[in-house]
Amino acid sequence: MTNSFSSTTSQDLPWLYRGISEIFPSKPDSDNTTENLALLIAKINRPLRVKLGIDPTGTDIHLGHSITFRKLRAFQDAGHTAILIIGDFTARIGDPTGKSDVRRQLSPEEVAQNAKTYLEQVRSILDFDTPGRLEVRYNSEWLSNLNLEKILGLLSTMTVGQMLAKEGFAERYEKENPIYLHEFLYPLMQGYDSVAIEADVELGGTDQKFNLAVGRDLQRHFGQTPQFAVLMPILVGTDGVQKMSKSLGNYVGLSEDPLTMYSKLEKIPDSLIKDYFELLTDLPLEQLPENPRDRQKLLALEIVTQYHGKEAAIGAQQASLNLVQGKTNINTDAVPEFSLDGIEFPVTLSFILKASGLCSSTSEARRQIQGGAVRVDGERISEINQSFDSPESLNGKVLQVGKKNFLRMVR
RNA sequence: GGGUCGGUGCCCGAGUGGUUAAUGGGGGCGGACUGUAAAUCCGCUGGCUUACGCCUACGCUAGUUCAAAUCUAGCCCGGCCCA
Repeated sequence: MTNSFSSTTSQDLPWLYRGISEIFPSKPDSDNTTENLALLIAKINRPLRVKLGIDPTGTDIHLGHSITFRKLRAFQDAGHTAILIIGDFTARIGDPTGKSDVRRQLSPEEVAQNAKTYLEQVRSILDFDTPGRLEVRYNSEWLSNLNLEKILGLLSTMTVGQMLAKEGFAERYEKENPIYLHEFLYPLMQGYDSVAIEADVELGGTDQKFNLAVGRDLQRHFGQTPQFAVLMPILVGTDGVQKMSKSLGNYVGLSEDPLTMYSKLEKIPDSLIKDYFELLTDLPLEQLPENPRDRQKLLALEIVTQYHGKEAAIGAQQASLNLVQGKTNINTDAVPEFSLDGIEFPVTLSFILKASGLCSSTSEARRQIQGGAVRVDGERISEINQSFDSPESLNGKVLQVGKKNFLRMVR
């Protein structure tokens, strides 16, 4: 085709190029559809098969994961087929990417349960309804049937040197940490997924580059046209430093209640907010508010709206405002509730704090009280042995620890 | 398989028989301040249905001792070197 055609493609496909980190192979001037994704999209007369794999290793999906899901949705909206691969088999080995330790191996039951909750959570991002836009596949379908002969075939496509070049392995090897042989199999299995479903494109975080590249190698090995890899940036967590992850506690989970979500998002560090808008919303980046505080609020409102709807988002915003200002008349539904039903009265405040999950132990609860962190309906409690005689005295009141943890006690 | 070094609380890392939940740093949480941010300062950072009391802790187990994270033996796990 002509050069003019391919040089305009990046403007023609804003849905593809927004917020991405890298596409490879990438030769924007090439007229070969195997090395120019924009051209392939323009010329092909069938839906592309766009792969995204997730390993159901935990239970919560957070905004960091949502980035690739959102890109997958963009492909769906452009008419392509999303192939969502649930790594029920690979989850049991554990992706060594970015890990400094071996992963614990999960039982089949855990994996099945996690997979179920994952699907529920991505329901709000992906198009589950339009026919032909989504395939959900479990990789045990093909991986559990590989015999040793086939496994040897996969293994023989890569050298130890190539494996050790992978960042996670290189680092661990450097630090003299253990690397187990079964971990070497992980990239090959993920790559084989691409072969099994005949992927045209695979999405992943930048940390997945190696694994996606292995997929290309294996597809070529099996006589298929190698997939394109679309890499998305890794989202920095709410601490503004490390990547968002549940274990670091700097995450915003998709299934969190509106108020919790809002409270976390409205304090995103200034340095991060632009990335958050780019990666997590569709808002035009040129039109963001000047005032940093307004930007934070808009971001929080927008994202909560995506997952809980406009009304809940506005409610969360209002509730957050009230709580911070110490107002006692909180009438929104946005504050999570805690039932006093199972509590025997009289009861100490520290016990309620533990029972409600606001504190992880009664000892911690006592410390928090001593540290002045605990409020009931905005009023600070500093008496360690504060206790309550009946549920009536607490019903409807808001219990708060610190600035961002609160819930309403109900009978 | 052999040799050697090592396994301490969320992480790193002191500590080598006896005031002790175990120096210090990081991280986390809380308070003040602020833009509910950042920076800074201060406090907390095993658990216990209710605490000048009890329990659990330094890879595991069994010992020595009035007394062990610290000594002994066996075991488990990891790194490196050799095979």
